[in-house]
Amino acid sequence: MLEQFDKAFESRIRLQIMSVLAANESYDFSSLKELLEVTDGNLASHLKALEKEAYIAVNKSFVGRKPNTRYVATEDGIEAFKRHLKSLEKLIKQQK
Amino acid sequence: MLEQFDKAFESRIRLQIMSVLAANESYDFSSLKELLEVTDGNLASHLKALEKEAYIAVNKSFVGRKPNTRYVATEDGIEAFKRHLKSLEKLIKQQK
DNA sequence: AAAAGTACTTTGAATTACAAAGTTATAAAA
DNA sequence: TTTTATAACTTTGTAATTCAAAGTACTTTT
Repeated sequence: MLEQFDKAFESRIRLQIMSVLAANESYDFSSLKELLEVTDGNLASHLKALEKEAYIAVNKSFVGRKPNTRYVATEDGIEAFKRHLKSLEKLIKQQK
Repeated sequence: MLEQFDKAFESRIRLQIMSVLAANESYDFSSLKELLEVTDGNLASHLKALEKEAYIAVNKSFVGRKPNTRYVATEDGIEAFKRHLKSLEKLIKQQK
């Protein structure tokens, strides 16, 4: 029982953020906010936590003249996320 | 993205406790403590959290003359746990 | 009688989560 | 041109969570 769960993903919101970024390769702040139904402050802090681990990176630009902040998962992030899911999968399989 | 993750399982330790109890139908305090490598105080509090949700139940008895506290997952607990794992599985499958 | 084991509870500190409000910068509307 | 709106935060403050460490009660072994 020495699964290596990643503390950074022990949160529904961060788990979902990574899930979205692993599947979409880039997603912007507003869309993420709508998708996850969280306040902007809350989302920002979870994003920052993942950024601190270097699991995601930020890309700021302008679309038209509006600021647009896009997030992408880093390679490290994808790897860590997959490792975490593997652990979860293993735990799930033990149930069957 | 309206997965219904269960807050009670958003913790590596509680996730593992439920995993053990779903697979073993009963497990005692000391063995659980060794398996999960946690302090007894910490384990007790996680167990209590699961008990509060009625996801596990306690069974105190004596083995020889030694007190033996066994934990079992309740039906509700198993159900909630399975639901949670389904959500996780769904999230994992989205990745593939 | 002293030491050790079981299963806790209590205490306290540190971290985390979250909502709400405030901030900065640009942009569209009146 | 003053107001209003939007994006993406940051700050503030509170509440909840986590955990180790110490303490407790009871029993058993030495």
